[in-house]
Amino acid sequence: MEDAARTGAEPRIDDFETDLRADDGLELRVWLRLLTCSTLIEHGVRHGLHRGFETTLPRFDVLAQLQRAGKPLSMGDLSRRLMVTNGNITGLVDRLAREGMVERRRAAGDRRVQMVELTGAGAALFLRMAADNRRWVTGMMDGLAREEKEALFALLGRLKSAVLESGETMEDADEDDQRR
Amino acid sequence: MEDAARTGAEPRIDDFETDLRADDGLELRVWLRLLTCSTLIEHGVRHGLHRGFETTLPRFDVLAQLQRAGKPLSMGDLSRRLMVTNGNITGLVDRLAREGMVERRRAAGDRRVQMVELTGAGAALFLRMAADNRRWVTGMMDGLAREEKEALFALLGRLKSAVLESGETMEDADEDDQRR
DNA sequence: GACGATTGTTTTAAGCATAAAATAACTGCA
DNA sequence: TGCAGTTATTTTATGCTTAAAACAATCGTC
Repeated sequence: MEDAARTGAEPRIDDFETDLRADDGLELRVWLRLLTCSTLIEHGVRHGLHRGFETTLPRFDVLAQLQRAGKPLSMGDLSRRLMVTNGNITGLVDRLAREGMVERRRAAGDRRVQMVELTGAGAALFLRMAADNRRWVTGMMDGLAREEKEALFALLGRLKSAVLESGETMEDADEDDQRR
Repeated sequence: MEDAARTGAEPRIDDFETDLRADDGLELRVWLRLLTCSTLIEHGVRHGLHRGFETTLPRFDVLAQLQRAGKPLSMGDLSRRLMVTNGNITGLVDRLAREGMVERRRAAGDRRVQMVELTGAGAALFLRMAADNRRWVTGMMDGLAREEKEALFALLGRLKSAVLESGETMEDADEDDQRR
């Protein structure tokens, strides 16, 4: 980390979860701690991809989705799966195509649709990155017992459902929202 | 969400956690689910800040840190607390200062240091945003029982410690890394 | 008191991300 | 058929973020 100290290029990662007072609400404390954990892990992965492969997490994510799907995906598919806007995907796929990792192709039936496909090089690169990624993430969770990870996985599943459900009811409320 | 469907401005949020196969490793599954949850909640908060206050989550985070500290903070303090680079803080504080939410001031003792202070307007705005934020986050977790939230909070604390510890040992390894 | 090392901040270049508007193609139906 | 509405993607403007380099002030030590 000497470089970071000298150049200021990398944020210092100390134990600075925004420490809330007890009266700040359990939900806010969960959210802030969740954000801290996800930021910390993301830093590790991003740093590894940068140093090891000169690439970025968003690009890795696109390749991962294509690999996992095992078939070409449309721009919209990628947008939904990565939970980012359509316009964002356009730029990411542009860069990946320029690097030769993916290929775009108009869909046969529907000329609006762009299908994105992994190239051989893209698939090969992804496998190497995925192996390292797995090591990094596993390493970061080494301090947790298997039961803890399982419990965490289950609770995060519950949280995910809760958030998704709340979103659905919020959308209904939006219908009557005069501000839009 | 009709606007989103029509304009493509907002990502669709369906249940598309990148569904891993069982052999993908418990750690990776925890990480991806963590990322999904944090992305979902972040979407909600960002959306609310945009619609209700014409502002952004990073700006809210800066105000939150200043409010929580209860005293002026230096650029470096903010950078460490938000876990982002120094350069990033420069831009955020620039915009907040232009909006009149914070003021910059050279530190007395050390002329390198910029102290950032909440203005009255900034503090007032933050209180309104914080109240809404709390409602949004609490609402998103409505589906969870109190015990679940407490368990989640505790496990995330364990995860945070684990990641921080692994980071320390990784840094030691870096010292011998010939690639740098 | 000079000077190398360190620390705090800003600048730069590139990429990521959103929201909103624009474009283009498809669908359904009168 | 024609055309209103929908869907898929891109474009535009703006802001966020990083990594790296540059700058500026301080510190330690001789």
